[in-house]
Amino acid sequence: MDAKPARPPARPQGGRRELTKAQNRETILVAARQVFAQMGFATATVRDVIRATPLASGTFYNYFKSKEEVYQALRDEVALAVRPRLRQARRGAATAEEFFAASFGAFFQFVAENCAGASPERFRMDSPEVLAGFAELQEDIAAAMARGLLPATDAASLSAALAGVAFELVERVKTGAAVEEVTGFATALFLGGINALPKR
Amino acid sequence: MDAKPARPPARPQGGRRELTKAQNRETILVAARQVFAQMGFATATVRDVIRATPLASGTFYNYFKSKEEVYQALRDEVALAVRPRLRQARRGAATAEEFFAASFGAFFQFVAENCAGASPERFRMDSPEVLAGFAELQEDIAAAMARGLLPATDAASLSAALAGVAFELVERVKTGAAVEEVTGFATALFLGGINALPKR
Amino acid sequence: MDAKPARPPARPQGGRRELTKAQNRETILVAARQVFAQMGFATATVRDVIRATPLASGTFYNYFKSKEEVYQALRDEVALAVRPRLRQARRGAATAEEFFAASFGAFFQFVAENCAGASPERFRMDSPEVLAGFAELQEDIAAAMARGLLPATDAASLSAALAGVAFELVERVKTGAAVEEVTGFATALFLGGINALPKR
Amino acid sequence: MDAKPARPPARPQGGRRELTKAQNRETILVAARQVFAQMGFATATVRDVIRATPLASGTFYNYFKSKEEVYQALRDEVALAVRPRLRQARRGAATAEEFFAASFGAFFQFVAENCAGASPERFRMDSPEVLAGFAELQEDIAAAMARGLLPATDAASLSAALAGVAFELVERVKTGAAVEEVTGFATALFLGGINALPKR
DNA sequence: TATGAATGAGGCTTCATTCAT
DNA sequence: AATGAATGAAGCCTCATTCAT
Repeated sequence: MDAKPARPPARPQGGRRELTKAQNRETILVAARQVFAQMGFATATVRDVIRATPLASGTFYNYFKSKEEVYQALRDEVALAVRPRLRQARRGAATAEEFFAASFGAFFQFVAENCAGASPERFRMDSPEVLAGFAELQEDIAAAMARGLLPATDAASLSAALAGVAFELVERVKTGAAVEEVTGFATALFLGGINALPKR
Repeated sequence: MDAKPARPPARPQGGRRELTKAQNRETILVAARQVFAQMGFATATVRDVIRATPLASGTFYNYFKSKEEVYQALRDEVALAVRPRLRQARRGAATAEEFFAASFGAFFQFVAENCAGASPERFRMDSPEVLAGFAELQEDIAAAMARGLLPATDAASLSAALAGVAFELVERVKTGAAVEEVTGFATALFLGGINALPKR
Repeated sequence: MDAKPARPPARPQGGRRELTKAQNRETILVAARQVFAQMGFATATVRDVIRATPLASGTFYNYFKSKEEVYQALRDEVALAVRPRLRQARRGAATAEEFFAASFGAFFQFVAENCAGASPERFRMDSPEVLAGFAELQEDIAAAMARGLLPATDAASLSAALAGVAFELVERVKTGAAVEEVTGFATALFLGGINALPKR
Repeated sequence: MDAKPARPPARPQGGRRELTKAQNRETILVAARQVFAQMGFATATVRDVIRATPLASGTFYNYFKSKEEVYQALRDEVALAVRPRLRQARRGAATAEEFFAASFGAFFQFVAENCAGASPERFRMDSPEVLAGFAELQEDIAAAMARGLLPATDAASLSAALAGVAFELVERVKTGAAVEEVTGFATALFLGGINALPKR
């Protein structure tokens, strides 16, 4: 049905770098990010990951308990990297427009930089870090409402809507759409919509 | 008793014949729908599907040649169930408000009826019905723009945004929120937002 | 504990690591030879082979890609063992009598040494070594005819007849008949018969 | 490796003949003979056999307990059919030549008529009927020696040699060699060889 | 630690055989 | 009897994971 991405070519090559523990972990994470992005998590095998590495298969398990765990670590790493950016962007916003533009812009920018070309397999939303990010969004929205930046409505629904739009549109970014354009679209949508929402 | 090289005959166990022929196909489809929705199509295995069934593994292959084929059948089935409702709702819309209200309303209604107390796990986005519905949504939006019902913007982005909002808010419906309320929220958001979007 | 959709991790059992890498290939080959000889190549399964081994099923595939491949390896191995002996015996023959005596003698000797108390089941004729040996026999007979050692007749039929006699009489060897006696019988038969055959 | 014979085309066609029990058994045997001959016993499936029949799969088991059983029945049927012919031919022989010619001729003729084009998969020699045939051959040879038709040698070895040659040369008949020619070859071989054998 | 061969659960699928009709 | 859908053991193979070195 879909032309599944071919498995990566054997071992990249290379003079078995002598890496410190910390470096090996990072090496694996980098390889895993690439491989999962290219083949999708379900399709990619641990062997695919280590083949993209100068390491041996057993070594993988010195750093991660399972394939599932790298995946989680990857997500956490991402969440850890984006979330502070997003919070800052939102907290520094002086207008509603800035609020939305900053939110979407930072998120799309990050994905564009890190996940370009990744498989369209969607994130699963149940990682603790992702969930925490959700909670933060809702807090920030509530705070923005309190500040008068946003009209008072159902913060939970609004944050859900925001997240939903972000998660769907990010696919367009992954497949090459310009960050500014997609950000502009999402921002306009919410900017226009926010005043039409039922007041609380 | 004698060391004959032939392999022993099979078949020790007891039977389980309970469902009629016609029912079995449906049984498998129902199970497949559930399993794919929960684990995602890529992750789910044929085994997972039959395990969610009172049937034997071989029986699966009396009805479907492969996982791919159930998937297709599912698309076909769903197409016959929800999607026509959604399409009609959207196509019958005379105003933008009707368009959004119909879209969200029909979707939330369907989920409320069918997925009542379903697991809080979000849909995996690669489920067949979801994907198929996506395509149609985009078509209908494009048609609505052509009809002048909606202002001309990027139909793909708008449908993605619509879907994203629907998928996030549907969680609220699953956990008991009133369909009308959630529909109202989403409708208002898009109704307000649509005119603010960059023109095409 | 929690109904996570991911499939449970594998691996409950205890280990069995006993043989060194180099030995395992040989272990599998030995088992395969036995199994193919007893059940025939078509009937035997990879499972049958590994069951005749202390190894795990996956290990088979560390050494051979498929049943076909062991078969080939077997041919190669046997080629390195018996068949050269047979070929040399036949090629070194200076008279027709030597030719037959060498052929039968080497074969019966080999069986006596290797298949001593083996099961009374006849060889299945599709075993790799048998088939490979067949081809060589025919070549050597043709060569012997060319050398004038044997009168010119149908080499294919003669080699078939030779093989047939060898295969039936070898049973007598297996059950304890003296190699010399059986060899003498077969040699005499062909020595006497060869000149009566229709000329080519 | 080898171009395996394709499975037979579905149901031949036809207006579900109303057959008597005896006829059905024969129908299955005929189909089985064809299918096994074409695909080999190991490769052929019961479904292949019934597909070559107007019957349903369950019906197969009204007549045979297993796939193995049809196979045996087939062999028995063959043995039952050939053996009397062979005995008569041998017993009516007035000279050694007639003895051998009759033996080989009757056997090759039968195979040519019944198994032409069959897969080169060899018979397994352990069916009771086949074994019984062996015993008869040995008896007849002993009798012929007693009658002075054949010189006195080891009857067991001679009958084994005869059988071996017959079984190997029959392959040539199966692949189209002329019965007379092959018979002539085998007869000449034994006629010439018999006098060279060690006396008993 | 790092290595990589060994392991076996489990994926997909076929097919001999049973059994409700 | 005859039918043919249902059954599940077993075939082939992959791959996450362990473990001796």
